Amino acid sequence: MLSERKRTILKALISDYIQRAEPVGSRTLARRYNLGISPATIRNEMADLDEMGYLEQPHTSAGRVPSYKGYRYFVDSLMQAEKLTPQEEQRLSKSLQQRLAKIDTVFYRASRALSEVSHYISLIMGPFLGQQIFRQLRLVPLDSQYVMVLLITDTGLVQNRIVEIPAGVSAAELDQIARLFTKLLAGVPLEDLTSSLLQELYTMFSRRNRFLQEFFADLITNLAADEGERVYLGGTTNLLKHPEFNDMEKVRGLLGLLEEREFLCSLLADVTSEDIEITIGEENKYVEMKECSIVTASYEIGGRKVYTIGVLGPTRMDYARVVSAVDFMRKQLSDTLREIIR
Amino acid sequence: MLSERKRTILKALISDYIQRAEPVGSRTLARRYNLGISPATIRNEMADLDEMGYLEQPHTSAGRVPSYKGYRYFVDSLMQAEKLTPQEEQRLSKSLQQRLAKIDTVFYRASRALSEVSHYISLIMGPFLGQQIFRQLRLVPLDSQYVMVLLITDTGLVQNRIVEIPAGVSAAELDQIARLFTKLLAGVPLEDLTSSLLQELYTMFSRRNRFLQEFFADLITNLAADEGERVYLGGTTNLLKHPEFNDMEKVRGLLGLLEEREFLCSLLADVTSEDIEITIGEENKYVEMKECSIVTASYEIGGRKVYTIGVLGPTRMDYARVVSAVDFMRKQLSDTLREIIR
DNA sequence: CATTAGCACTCTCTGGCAGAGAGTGCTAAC
DNA sequence: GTTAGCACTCTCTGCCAGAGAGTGCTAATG
Repeated sequence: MLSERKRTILKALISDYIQRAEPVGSRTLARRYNLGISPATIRNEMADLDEMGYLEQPHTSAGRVPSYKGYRYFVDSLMQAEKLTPQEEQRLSKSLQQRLAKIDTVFYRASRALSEVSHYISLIMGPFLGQQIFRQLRLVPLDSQYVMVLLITDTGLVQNRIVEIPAGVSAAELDQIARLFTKLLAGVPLEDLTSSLLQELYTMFSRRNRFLQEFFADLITNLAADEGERVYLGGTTNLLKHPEFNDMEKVRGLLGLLEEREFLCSLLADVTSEDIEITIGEENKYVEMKECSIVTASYEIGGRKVYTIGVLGPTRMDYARVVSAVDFMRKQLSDTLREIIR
Repeated sequence: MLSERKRTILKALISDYIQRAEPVGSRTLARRYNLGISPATIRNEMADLDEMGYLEQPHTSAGRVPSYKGYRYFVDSLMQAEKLTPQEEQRLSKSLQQRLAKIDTVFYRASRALSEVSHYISLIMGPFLGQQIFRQLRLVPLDSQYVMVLLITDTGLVQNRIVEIPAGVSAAELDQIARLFTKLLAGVPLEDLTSSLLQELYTMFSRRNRFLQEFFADLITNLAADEGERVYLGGTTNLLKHPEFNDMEKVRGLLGLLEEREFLCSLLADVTSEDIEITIGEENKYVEMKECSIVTASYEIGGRKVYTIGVLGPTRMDYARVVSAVDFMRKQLSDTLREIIR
């Protein structure tokens, strides 16, 4: 419902502001972009856009700055994604190329690369331990005294721990115990392994075979703790590059939040769409994020969220580039993880 | 060789500066501490200390500020460690209490707690993968297609990976291969697993049994990468609380460095003493750290460094408290890890 | 002879003020 | 409908004066 001319002006203004971080005036706009109309005309249009809520004035005699509504409109119907350069794409895919055992490492590198390419802060949330599905329990004797307990899930993830073998338990018995657990628990999501369920299981064993109790107790603690331990963060210092964060107070507030893993989780937890979602300024749940935007996408296999990635920056973020980066990374990660997770 | 009075003045001045972060004048010193002498006398003494290099003047008519030499003297022979409160000690030990499977988690929590208690930045470097000693290789078949490769070291650490079983290799054969590897490599530190050594081993196998090649190649890559992946960092935002870091440029420089894992490693790599070491300002290798100090301690078992912990803050750091915190944490961590690592 | 009071001097910091610069809204002309 | 012109507003910068804090030096003191 905006006239074509208003759209052109709005687009030019926002692009300019994203680039230079300074309020844009009518004169500047006329000079820098070949709009074919005079500053005075632009002024009139800008006054309209201001009244409609797309633009704001920091003070009476400054240029205009996009409002939240302005950004929203820009993102939804003005902007077109800006392709990454081949070098940038390479930087992103290269970060995933090393096939490493630890999935942690994959995410860590990915997040680093994403922050470097986007020039903002990157967030990656890996799969939640509790959503993994129990597949096998293995007891691998190390020597006569100790046995290694292995818990293998559908994604190949292993929970391992060395445990003392109770006196008089033979290798055959260990094997039997492992088989029993495997049989009983196969297919159960780890988050369903409550202590009451385990208690039931234990009643099936003779007293001396309860040495796994501690292992499972730990596992449950792990599950509870895990919620906060699977977020990878990269490029925090990128925040400091932008003039809107020249204020120490703001920086401290935001960086402080970013140290809280629970906060990071809650930022990404809601994202479920595989499409790219953009949350701008006021749309955020947190006051401290009022001047930030976040671009996210997530990925699921069989109803279980495998990962969510996001890029966080000031509202004055280069959405066109960031969207491309997130999109590219999303695809790359999916391909990589499809191989690692079976 | 400093007179008792000079020592008293120096101590009072540095303590005051550490607390308030502002140049201390003779009047202030006389007023705040009951030294029993007049400002004029203090002025004379301060002039001496200035000339001797223990104090500095930001400008002609400001109070004095400790120089690097002043801090050094303070730390070595004036300061006495300030006991932590029971609450603080509890906070530290509690962070280690949860016996969790992943050693990662232990370090992560420890570093968080240490930064909270110290109010500065904490660094913890965990054990280096390459120093672990090969103990066993295990091949645990998951189903007819895949086998889980387990590498167990002396500290119980496991490198695991799911690998496809080459067609026609029986379970018995897998077992045989695992035994052979175990026999040949037992006792070898992982860092000695070079590709040439492995090449030699491979020649002993028939062609179809080389499916472990990829696993070891990954392991070697991991080893190389690991150097940088075992540093845990906590409390970065604490940096921003201190007035010496009101300058954005400084903050960006330092936070940028702290994002580089190689940098963090190099900070801690040299520390070998189990005693507490204090590195002050200029003593640091890095220019960016000229205004920072770091308090470190490390811990070894059988000649292998198990961990190094450190607290990093401005030169105007509350050394008395930090030393206590590092000392306490060092002991706690040793106790905890002695249990986990066998 | 060490200590101290007094004093002139130095340097920073703060607030007020003027002028430059950038941008606006309004009006009148095209 | 578009544009040129103009008065007006607001910020930013640099400058200056006065306050405040601290120093070094000198001379008096116990």
